[in-house]
Amino acid sequence: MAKGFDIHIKGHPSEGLKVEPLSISEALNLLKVKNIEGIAAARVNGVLRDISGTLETESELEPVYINSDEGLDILRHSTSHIMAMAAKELFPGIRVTIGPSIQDGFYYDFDYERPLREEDLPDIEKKMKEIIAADLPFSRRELSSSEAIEFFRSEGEDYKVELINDLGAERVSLYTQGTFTDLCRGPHIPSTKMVKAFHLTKVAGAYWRGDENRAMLSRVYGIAFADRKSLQQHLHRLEEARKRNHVKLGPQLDLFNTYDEVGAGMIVWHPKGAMLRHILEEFEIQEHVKRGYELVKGPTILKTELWKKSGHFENYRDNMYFTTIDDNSYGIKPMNCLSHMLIYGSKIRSYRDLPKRYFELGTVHRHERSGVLHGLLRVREFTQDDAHILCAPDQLNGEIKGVLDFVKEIMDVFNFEYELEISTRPEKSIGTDEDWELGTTALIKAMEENHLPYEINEGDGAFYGPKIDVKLKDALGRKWQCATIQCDFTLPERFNLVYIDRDGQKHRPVMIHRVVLGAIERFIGVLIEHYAGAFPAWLAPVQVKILTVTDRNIDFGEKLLAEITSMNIRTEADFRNEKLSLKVREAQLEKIPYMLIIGDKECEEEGVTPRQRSGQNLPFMKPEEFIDLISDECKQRR
RNA sequence: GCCAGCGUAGCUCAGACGGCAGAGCAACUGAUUUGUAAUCAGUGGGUCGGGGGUUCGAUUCCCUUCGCUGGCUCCA
Repeated sequence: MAKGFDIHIKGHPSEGLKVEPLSISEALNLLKVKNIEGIAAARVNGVLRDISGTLETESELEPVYINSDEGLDILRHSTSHIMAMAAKELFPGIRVTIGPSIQDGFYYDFDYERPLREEDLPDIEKKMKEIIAADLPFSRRELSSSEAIEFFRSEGEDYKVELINDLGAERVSLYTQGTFTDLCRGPHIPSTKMVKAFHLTKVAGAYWRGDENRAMLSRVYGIAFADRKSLQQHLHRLEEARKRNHVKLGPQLDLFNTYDEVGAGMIVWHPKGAMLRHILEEFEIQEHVKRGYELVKGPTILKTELWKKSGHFENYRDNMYFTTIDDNSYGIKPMNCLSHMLIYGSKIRSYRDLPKRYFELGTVHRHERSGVLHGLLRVREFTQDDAHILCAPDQLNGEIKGVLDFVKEIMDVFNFEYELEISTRPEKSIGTDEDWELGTTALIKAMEENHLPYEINEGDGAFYGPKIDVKLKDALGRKWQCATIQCDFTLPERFNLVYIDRDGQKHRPVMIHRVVLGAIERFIGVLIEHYAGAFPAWLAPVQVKILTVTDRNIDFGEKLLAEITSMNIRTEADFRNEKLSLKVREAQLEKIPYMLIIGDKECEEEGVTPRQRSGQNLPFMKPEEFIDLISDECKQRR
């Protein structure tokens, strides 16, 4: 019969035991693992397994505690199974599809005769609590795919049948707790009772397998944590993130607004927001000129014929707006490249001229589907800090690396952390396979040479070429593409762009499309959340506010205002006959970096006592000293 | 575009069986001359997002449309 074999806890081989076949939980017990009730699953010889599983050979065990990343993942996944069971008990005829764990929680997609609503959530939660209290074990069994298909078909669970068919595996595993059985790889927590803290957060529609031509399912989202305290902390973090929300902060700080009567996805910039944009744009122009870019500017609408030539009409028409002028069809630009192509082609170019780097703060319009619009982060009109680099093929690598450095330098100014992704050829695209291969390799090579970590996003490239995307996170941790570097071999060809090389022959330049901030709108959206609206002095639309204590101080206040303003420091005055505490409060709510409070003392001694946004006062100083101080701060972009 | 939720004064929000629409802050007027996060008093302010329907009567019920939010899909 079964012979004895060795088991031990990872890292403690000397404390191992010789045993006969036994369950993992028994093994953990025998090996005197602490806090057994906090173990969600176990790693056995490197493989995650249920602790109800059996050990039959020599094993190295590693407990996975519920509050570890892996443990939470398992907990969340199990909670989704509990939710599916609750839904099946509450809504007869409901069909289950998939229910994975995600960041902080889980979801499950259901198909029901009507969409699930938010008001259904409390009922589902209540039922889930009953299931949890019933302390139902999760049990695993394996069977052949055909048996599993038969089982799910008898249950009316067609989606599961489809999943098993697509898996194409010989055998599959099923997990059962109470009345509910699901197709699942596992592992799961030992019992429903292990779920101590969860909350259903929202419902949303989701297409079956993400395909908009297939059924619209009801997705229920929930969050789950190892204990109530962690759940509360998470809810608190969400609350804090909401306070940074640029959709609220923007209008509150009077930066911008949207107006129903203007239309969806259109931003109206108020004076302070327009100033912020201007500061960023000036900064951008300087940084580009410094790096050998030339400023150009093209029109907003160009003939449709030209969009046909470029391939946009063929590939991007659905996102474009068209209009007619004197019987000619025109397209409103969704990208800035066309004029740049014409500029390059306007004369004979020598290899000595390359690379050409054309930079434009170009305002584009794109028809985004109404459901995707979101604050400043997804709009229909936006301005890109766009450039097109035309270079010889052997310059491509250097140019890409140059842009990667550029992006890093700019992101560092704002202390942004970012993630990089390389996107490869999508289904709807133009150009030869060789060119796509060449471009993709060039991007990867540049990334590796710059020692940058990246992920690959298959099939997510632009229609004209592969790209590197730089993603920033908003307050809620959602990722948004900002900078992007895209290779393009097609456009130079379509516009027949050439340069004369050393050999006296015409050669085709390659092109890089790239943005650094991306869209000014989106960047400002992320920026507001990054700083919670409290911009560093160099960015703040209003840098200084002068507050008088009484009317006696107005004369000196006016003098000071003129002096500071004349030094190009953006200054406002509050000379109202109000209590100082009120004026301080209001300036504080406006998140202005410096207040200068002017009372009798300052008037007599002709100086200022700056109050920083932090609430701290700087020592009394002369106006010139203050001007130096803030100018210096701006120069360093602190 | 699809699914769900939402839309009441400049802002934050109450409210109603279908029967004259409410508060705080802000605004305006006056008093107050004030030293680091809200001085006091008075006044004005609303097609209850738009259109249509049901009804004696709709902000409330129904339909439709616009806009916003969260997802799906799509992208800077």
